[in-house]
Amino acid sequence: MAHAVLRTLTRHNSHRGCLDILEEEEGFGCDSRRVEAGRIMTQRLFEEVYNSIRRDLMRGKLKPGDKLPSERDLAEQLGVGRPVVREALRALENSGMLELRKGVSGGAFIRQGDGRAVSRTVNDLVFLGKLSLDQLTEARSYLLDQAVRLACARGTDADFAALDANVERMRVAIEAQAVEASISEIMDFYALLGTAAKNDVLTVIIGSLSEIIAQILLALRPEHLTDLVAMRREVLDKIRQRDADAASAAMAAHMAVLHAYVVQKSGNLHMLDLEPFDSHA
Amino acid sequence: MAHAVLRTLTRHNSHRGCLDILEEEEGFGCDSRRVEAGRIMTQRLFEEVYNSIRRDLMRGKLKPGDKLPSERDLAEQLGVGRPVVREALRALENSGMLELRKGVSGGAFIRQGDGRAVSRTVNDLVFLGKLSLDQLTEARSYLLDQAVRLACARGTDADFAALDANVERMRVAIEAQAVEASISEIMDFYALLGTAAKNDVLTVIIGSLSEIIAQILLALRPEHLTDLVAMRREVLDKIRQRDADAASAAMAAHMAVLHAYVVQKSGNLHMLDLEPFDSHA
DNA sequence: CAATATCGATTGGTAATACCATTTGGAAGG
DNA sequence: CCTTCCAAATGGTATTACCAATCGATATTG
Repeated sequence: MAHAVLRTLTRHNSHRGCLDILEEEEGFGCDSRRVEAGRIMTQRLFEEVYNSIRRDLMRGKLKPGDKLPSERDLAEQLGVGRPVVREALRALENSGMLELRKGVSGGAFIRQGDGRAVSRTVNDLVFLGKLSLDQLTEARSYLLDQAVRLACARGTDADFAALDANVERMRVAIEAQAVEASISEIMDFYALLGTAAKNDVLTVIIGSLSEIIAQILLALRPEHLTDLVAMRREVLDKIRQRDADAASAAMAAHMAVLHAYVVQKSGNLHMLDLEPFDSHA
Repeated sequence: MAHAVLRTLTRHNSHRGCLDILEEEEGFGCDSRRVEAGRIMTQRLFEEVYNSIRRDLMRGKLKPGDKLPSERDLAEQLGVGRPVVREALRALENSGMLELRKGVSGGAFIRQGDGRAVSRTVNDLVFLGKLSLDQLTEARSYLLDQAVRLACARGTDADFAALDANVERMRVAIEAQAVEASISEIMDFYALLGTAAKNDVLTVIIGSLSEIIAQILLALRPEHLTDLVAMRREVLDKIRQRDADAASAAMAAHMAVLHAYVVQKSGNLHMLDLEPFDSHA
């Protein structure tokens, strides 16, 4: 009983196999052609599978950690070919909703989505030239300003301690000339700021924009990151005092320096070589 | 003839310049089996194709409107199977970078990415429960506040005229009881606001968040939208006077009403049935 | 007996192939 | 010249086969 894990997964027969992942919604292209001329046929088969699983996810029928049947089983149950199932699963994986694992007791597992898919998409827009770096940094400044103010209002001591620790790690990494580690900590700072602000939406968006800055920094291999430590300590200090205006000003100063550096140094983004498709590692 | 490709049997990082679309640089020597215990075999074949095309896009080698070779040609040029090429193209389409068209003179065309992919991803996060509606509306309020202030500072008469026209269309649609049209205009308002603010990043983000609100509104089929017209006229009026604080306050009041309605009425999102996968129509 | 090594079954990953559906352009016919 | 229709090209789907990776169970060995 390999996948008893998955709930019900009812299949009703083999021929009309129109079936669904969990209940009967009138099935897919059982007979391959959309019934008569009703529909526009623009819907591709794998999209129906995609939407079906996605719908079940949204309705809570599938929870993070659950495992879907194997591709072969799904294909048989749905009455479609395995490539169709594959493409649907791939699209879902691409959206960060599924994780595909090989091997026995592998399969498609429901993920609890995080912001990485958003990051990648925003990333695409920037590097495809649809969004300019100027506007990105500007928007990022506004968002961080808001996050700082919220952190002043809502941050807890635990949040501040986490930020302290992060700044300290950053200092060590910078002193050790560990560029990758430094930038990693730099990014964590923003995430922790979002946490202190108690707004995950803000956190995700800030994370998406910051990741782009991080990639650029990584490609630039900057030397003088030391002043960042002082700046952040000042911001953190103001936040701890719950002085929103002062904290905002300090953060703005910080952003002015950082963004000016990034925008100036990375004249043309085409020079940068990045590694996309993080595979949700 | 499939495996006739040369094999640089790379050690782990030589798969850099492996390929160049359209420039006959055959095969990913990148053997799928990363040598020995080196671990981390994470990179799947189609991801290399994906990244390769993506890189060419970012470097400007491929411009919007360009057409890639057919799947069959690509498969042959790259020395991989057609399914691999397919999955890569699919992923790119999913990211909004490609458009696949059937028929002769069809193929894979480079798209100029827009914010829809971002919207869908954010959408997923919300409806999968990772992001709460409360936080979404809060973040949206902040962003719109910023947009309003920027519009006060940078908006042109043309921008304001467009906003005027939008409000008027919205009024007509609401009076005609055309719910879909009303909501469509409601959303356009935010996009136009972003345009007036002269920051595309802000526009994309606001659009993503607003689209979720729009979907909820669509599912709720609200009745009394009439007060929206008055509220927006007020906001617009303040913006035109370049009075940022007043415009911000008016917008905040507007958001308070709208968001309270949405949050209250849509107790559990699971009731809502939405249509995902817009297929970038 | 316990720790280790090996094998095999399951599952995703890739490949090759065939055929269908759709679209478009050009040829044939009016 | 216009219309109609067919055929080639292309994406979409299905089928099949095999490879690769993983993990559990069994066998082996200390």
